[in-house]
Amino acid sequence: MTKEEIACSLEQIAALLELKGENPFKVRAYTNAARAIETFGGNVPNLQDEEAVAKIPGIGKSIALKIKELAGTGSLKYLEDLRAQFPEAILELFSISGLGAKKIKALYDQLNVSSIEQLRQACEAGRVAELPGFGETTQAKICKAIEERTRHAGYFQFGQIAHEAETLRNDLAGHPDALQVDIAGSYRRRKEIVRDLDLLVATKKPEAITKFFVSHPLVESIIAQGPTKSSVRLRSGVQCDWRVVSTAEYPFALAYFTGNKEHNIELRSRALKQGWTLNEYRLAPLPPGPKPEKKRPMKRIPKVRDEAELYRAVDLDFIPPELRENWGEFEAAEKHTLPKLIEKENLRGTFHCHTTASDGHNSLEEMAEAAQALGLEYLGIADHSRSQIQAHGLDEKKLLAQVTAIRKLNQKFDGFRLFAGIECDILRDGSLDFPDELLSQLDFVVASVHSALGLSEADMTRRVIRAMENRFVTMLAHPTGRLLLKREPYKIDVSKILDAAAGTGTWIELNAAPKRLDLDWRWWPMAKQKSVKCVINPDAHRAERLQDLWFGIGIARKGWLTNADVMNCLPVEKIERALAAKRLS
DNA sequence: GCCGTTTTCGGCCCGACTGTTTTCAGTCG
Repeated sequence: MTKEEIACSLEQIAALLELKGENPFKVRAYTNAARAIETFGGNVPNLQDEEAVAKIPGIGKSIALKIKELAGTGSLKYLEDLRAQFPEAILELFSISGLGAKKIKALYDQLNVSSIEQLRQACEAGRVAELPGFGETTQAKICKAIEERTRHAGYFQFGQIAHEAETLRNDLAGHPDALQVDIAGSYRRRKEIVRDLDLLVATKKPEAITKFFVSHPLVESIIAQGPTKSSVRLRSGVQCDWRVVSTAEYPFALAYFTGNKEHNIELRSRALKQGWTLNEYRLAPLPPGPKPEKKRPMKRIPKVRDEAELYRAVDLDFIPPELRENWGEFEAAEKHTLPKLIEKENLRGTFHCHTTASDGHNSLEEMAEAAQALGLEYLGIADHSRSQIQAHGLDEKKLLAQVTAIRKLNQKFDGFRLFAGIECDILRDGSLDFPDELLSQLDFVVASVHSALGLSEADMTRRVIRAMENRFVTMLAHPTGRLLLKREPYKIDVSKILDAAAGTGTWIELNAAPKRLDLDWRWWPMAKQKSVKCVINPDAHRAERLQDLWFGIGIARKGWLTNADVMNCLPVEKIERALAAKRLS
């Protein structure tokens, strides 16, 4: 059982306990445990080791035992017993926006509604509106929410909504009443999957700017609207929450709506230790507690004009938004050991791009031009190899012709360089799609898995490691093969892959295409610890998609990476030497 | 059920909006 599946089981327990009307703090303990196991970055070698699992913050002895049972047997008696108390489909009702445990329980107890389909029928028959605590409006809202649910799955790749988000932000920032505007939330943290956008504005005229916001052309419908808080649905289907604050409140609100829940709880508790209470508006002295005899320390509250001053107030260095996941950033900020994260401007070039020679849409010249327009000093071309028939993979002859064309083009460039490479398929047994003799004539080789994705973890791991052991393989592309919201990663032991990368000197790609963002950010701190080098590649099939590098930078920052960790921060003369290094070994 | 530089008991983030109420419960983030 994967960590995700275990988290899902814990969430089901929480939902079912809530339906039963259990102690809400017990319910929350299961929800917290689910989040904890999902985002836990450390290496739990064995989820059946309950002592190690119980050391994860938010997981105690009781839940650790349940995780052990889940990991060992694939099921959990406690959960099965809970499930047996309710109809199978009742949990799907939680996915209807506006419905929580109390309403679901009322629907079930009084109307015997236990699935979305039954709920739809009950709404259409007007029976929902008759329930106490419900009404015509609630019934209509439920109908709409059922419709919405089928229309939008509710999750978006970062890249799917980035353009809309930036347009909205820019338009709002241009409004005369908007003093400050940011998109906070998971978007600002650069999560690969975003559920909603949290837009924050500082203003002296809340009404005017809110009116401007809700009537923006990108807004499809208004979900809720108040003086300081509104929610809308954008044309893309993403929900956008809108918060209005004053300039003085802005840094608090920005921090509050940026950090994930765990980060915010930790930040609050650090404020508490100073004798202050922190919310989305301000730092304030704690109100006198019920036990006045035990006095808390009470420090003077410093002036906070931006986020950096807020973190400084609680004795921390400024924590970049991408790191605010409560994933070790507090300890580092306390000890002044936060890394200086990579920035977009640090990238000097990139590899792994396609042209019309295989399945790309632009010529060599057009790709080179686009790279120069982005300010890059070099670009590596890596079209597909021969076994990628559907992608018009190159055969030996076509590849050599491309190499000649690249060498010729290079004579024309001034201060720019094309590198000749290939995206070479890793065949089922770990051998490569081209012989070493041919690979040796290229500047670099990107190795990747495109076929036989269903191998066992052991076979897939062995297969990829064998490919990395080839001295002509420069880098491993999209190491887990995931397609976000579409295809799970194939089974592979990433930790062993990283060991092999360190041992062979193979670079690991951070594929910047928004549908991939692979290798996932959660692995990069481990990669860094093992001295594995990262290379950020756009996997661009069109010239304009070179800009996907921006998404890759966000993920690299989330993975705590610096310039020194990322090979394509090297200038052209150094990258040439680095490309040659492995094949000389 | 989890957690502890006050603690092994007694807390557990809390404010905004909506709808159905007439002072508040439910939901959400």
